[in-house]
Amino acid sequence: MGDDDRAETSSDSRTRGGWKPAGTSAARRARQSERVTAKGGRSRDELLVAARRVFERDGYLEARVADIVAEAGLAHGSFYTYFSSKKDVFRGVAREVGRRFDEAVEPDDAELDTYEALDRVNRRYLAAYRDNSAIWALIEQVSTFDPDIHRLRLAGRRKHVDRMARAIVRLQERGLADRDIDVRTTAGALVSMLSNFAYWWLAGGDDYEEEAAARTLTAIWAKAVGLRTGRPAE
Amino acid sequence: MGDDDRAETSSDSRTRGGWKPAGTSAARRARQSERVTAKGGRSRDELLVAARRVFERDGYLEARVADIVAEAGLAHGSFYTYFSSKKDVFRGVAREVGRRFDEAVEPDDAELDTYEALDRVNRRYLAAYRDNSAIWALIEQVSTFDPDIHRLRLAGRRKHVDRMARAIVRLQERGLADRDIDVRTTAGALVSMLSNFAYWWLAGGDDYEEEAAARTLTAIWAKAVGLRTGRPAE
Amino acid sequence: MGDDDRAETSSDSRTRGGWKPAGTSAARRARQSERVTAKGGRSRDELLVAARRVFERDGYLEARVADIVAEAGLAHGSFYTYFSSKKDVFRGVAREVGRRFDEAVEPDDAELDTYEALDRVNRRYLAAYRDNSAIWALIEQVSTFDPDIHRLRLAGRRKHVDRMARAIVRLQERGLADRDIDVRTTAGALVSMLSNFAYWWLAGGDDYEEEAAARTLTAIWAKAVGLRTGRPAE
Amino acid sequence: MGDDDRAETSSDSRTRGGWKPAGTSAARRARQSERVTAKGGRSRDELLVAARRVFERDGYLEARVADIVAEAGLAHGSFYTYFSSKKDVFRGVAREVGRRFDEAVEPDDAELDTYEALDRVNRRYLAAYRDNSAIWALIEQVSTFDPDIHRLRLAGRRKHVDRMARAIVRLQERGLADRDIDVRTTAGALVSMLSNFAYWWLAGGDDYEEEAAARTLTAIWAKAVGLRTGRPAE
DNA sequence: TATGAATGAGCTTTCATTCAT
DNA sequence: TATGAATGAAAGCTCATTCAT
Repeated sequence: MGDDDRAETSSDSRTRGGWKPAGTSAARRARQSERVTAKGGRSRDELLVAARRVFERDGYLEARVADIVAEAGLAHGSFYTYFSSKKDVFRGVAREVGRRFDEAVEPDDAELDTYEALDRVNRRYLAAYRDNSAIWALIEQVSTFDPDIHRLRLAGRRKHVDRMARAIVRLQERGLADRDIDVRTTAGALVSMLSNFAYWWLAGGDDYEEEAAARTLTAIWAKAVGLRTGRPAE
Repeated sequence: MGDDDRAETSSDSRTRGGWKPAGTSAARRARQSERVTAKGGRSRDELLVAARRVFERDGYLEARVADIVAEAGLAHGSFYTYFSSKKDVFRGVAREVGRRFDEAVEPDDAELDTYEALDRVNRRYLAAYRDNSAIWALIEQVSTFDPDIHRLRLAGRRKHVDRMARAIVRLQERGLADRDIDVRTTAGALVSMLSNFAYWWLAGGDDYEEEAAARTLTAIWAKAVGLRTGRPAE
Repeated sequence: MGDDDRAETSSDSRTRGGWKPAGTSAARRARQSERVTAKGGRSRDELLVAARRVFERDGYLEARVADIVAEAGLAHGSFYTYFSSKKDVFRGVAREVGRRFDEAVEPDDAELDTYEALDRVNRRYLAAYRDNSAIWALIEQVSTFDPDIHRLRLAGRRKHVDRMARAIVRLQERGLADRDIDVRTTAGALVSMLSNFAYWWLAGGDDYEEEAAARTLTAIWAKAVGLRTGRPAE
Repeated sequence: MGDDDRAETSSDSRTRGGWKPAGTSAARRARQSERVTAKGGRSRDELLVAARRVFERDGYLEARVADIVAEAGLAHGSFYTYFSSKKDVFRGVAREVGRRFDEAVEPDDAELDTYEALDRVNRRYLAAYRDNSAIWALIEQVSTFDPDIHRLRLAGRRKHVDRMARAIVRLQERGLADRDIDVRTTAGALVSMLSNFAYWWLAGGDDYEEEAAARTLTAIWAKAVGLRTGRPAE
């Protein structure tokens, strides 16, 4: 899915290297490397791990390909055997983090029908954010100036919003939530609340008490949709 | 008032443009002649306006000092008479935008005691965001990799959160809001919801219907704090 | 061995050429791959030779890195693969010149026990200065405003002075020189005489007759320490 | 004597200012200012004092015209009412220092006929150097890359050497010094010894004991010319 | 005379990317 | 595949000097 470099050349037309973009040599090799040998696979993984470490340590803009290969114990040139650019490797890291994030949060959307289930999902989201806060904040950063990552981020958000919206609709259908709310807008607002609160709390410098944070977010969520069941009698 | 660039210029001993630098010209200016003539003030303002235009057009990273001065119709060097760096002028722009934003939103916090007042403030926030969406999104971008702007942004958020928290407490004291909520956390969550929703809607690519957006945000706000007055009987 | 640029690069956070610097490439190279290939070594040498040529032609202040790489037939960026700055390459040149200079002068200090030996050493010093007068004068120049080169120069002088002092002590011990002179001060004064006379004569614009110069310097040297042996009966 | 800017344009043809060297406006004003008004004279003197202070503090290359005028409490532009360039003001400072130096050393060359007189002159030289060591070292620095100052410095040295040579000749004529020495070369060597020793001792980082320094220099001087009178019986 | 805003040429350095080995 | 030397475009910033007021 959009793994090629089209977007890259479109949004970054400055040439940095010493040679005219001599067409496709890197791309050719990248394609070639799709039949992954054992050794090659290992190097690729090592670069991915190293890249994540360097990105987390230095940020995307400050990260240097030179540092990534040093961290991976490879030669500078070898980087381009596996990735076509710094951005490409960042996409690789981001996709992997996104996948794990989804796995951690997604599982039981189906059971969003009780207050406890809702609370569980929210806490899982916060835990997953905390575990990846550095790289996650970075993805938000890069998405602000890199169209490709922005698309990735937007897709992630939409998936999240849609999931929420579907859950709300399901609750409505079963008479467990208000029928007069605008579902999509509400879902969007709540996802914004959750993700942005998580950012400020876990990466941005805000300080909240753990239990209060989770409880408050779930409470607002429940009130927002008028959740009528499984709510702890308070 | 923290307006200088000390951290930035502190111990740079490298050579630029053939001269050994001996502190920035802006710093020197700040140190010595504080008297600004009409002409100087005008040039500064022109640079500020030009900078904003260029930033909005090209983004922070792509913006070039050369473009800013060209836009302002000044010589390259003149830029450094008024600002010590691209970052410095961005701070200037950000501060001004922040000030106007505050003015647009702040006025009648006092009257946050009715649903209508709350709705009015929210709509004003959205309107102000829309009016400045480009530069505002940029501030969020730059705050992710520039500590200074991050501080500015964090301070802005804290002011906003505190204002919200105070409003909630006032409502609680008058028996118009739930007493069992965690005020600070709730305020933080609601500010996150509002600001991040605004970002995705007005700058990030999400699409919402204007009226539904405002109505939904206010509704969630009201439900979250358990607002008991002035609420339109639905 | 003090070969790095730590003081120079320590905390520079400014932007150059569109990138945020993250340490110098030379420093990075030093940090990671120490293995130098034949090709790399050759380029380094070529740069050193080119640098010397350009320095001699244009002087230190007027010399441009651009000219050095042009002279070496390399790309501008390649310079920074081997040297961290103009100053760094100058240090490289200076060290090499210093080494050759020492080699040319040093050999037979041991035999400073006859007038002829002394004369030979002095003449060798003058010859070595003449062979390197341009770069040597440059080293004296740069040492006046560059602390690093000053240290290098001071170390060179001290070595020279110490050698002279040891030679005088040896003569004293064998009863061939006055015992009532202040050895270190005398050595310092004589080294000053020799080096500064060489400078004015061979680089500074003074004009002396070759034979008279050497003879006079040796004569003063001998009289100053009260040399009592091997002296041609005059 | 060479007070114009010929040498300057010949040796530094790069244009730094914003306008093409529009000919002669500064020169015109400089000429005009030769009829010195009270106010003008004061400003000029203040600039001269300020310049010396700044040069001593920062060195010639690091000194900024901006700092000089700040130190003098004048506007940046006013500098060019009195001096045509940074170099020009340095020349002004150097000439003054040179004059005072000469005054301090010169007076009783005539009486160089006893060991004591010689010793007195040497000590006076060292004292004068010490009193002006910073600016004096600076003159030696600038003379290495500025032809004008180099000429000034060479002239000063020649004067000194000539004085010494004349003194030696006088001693020879009175039978008080060896007749078989090369007078000019000897004078040159001794002046080199004195000036360069003074530099290393008083400005270059060498460390000598005061009394030993003076005594040793005079002793070498006396031995070098074979001074036969007034010498303390040792 | 005094002022201080404006000028702009010019040099340094970075590092993503390529390619010869 | 692996290596690492080479590339070079690009942009930031300085400050001596000029001139309009």
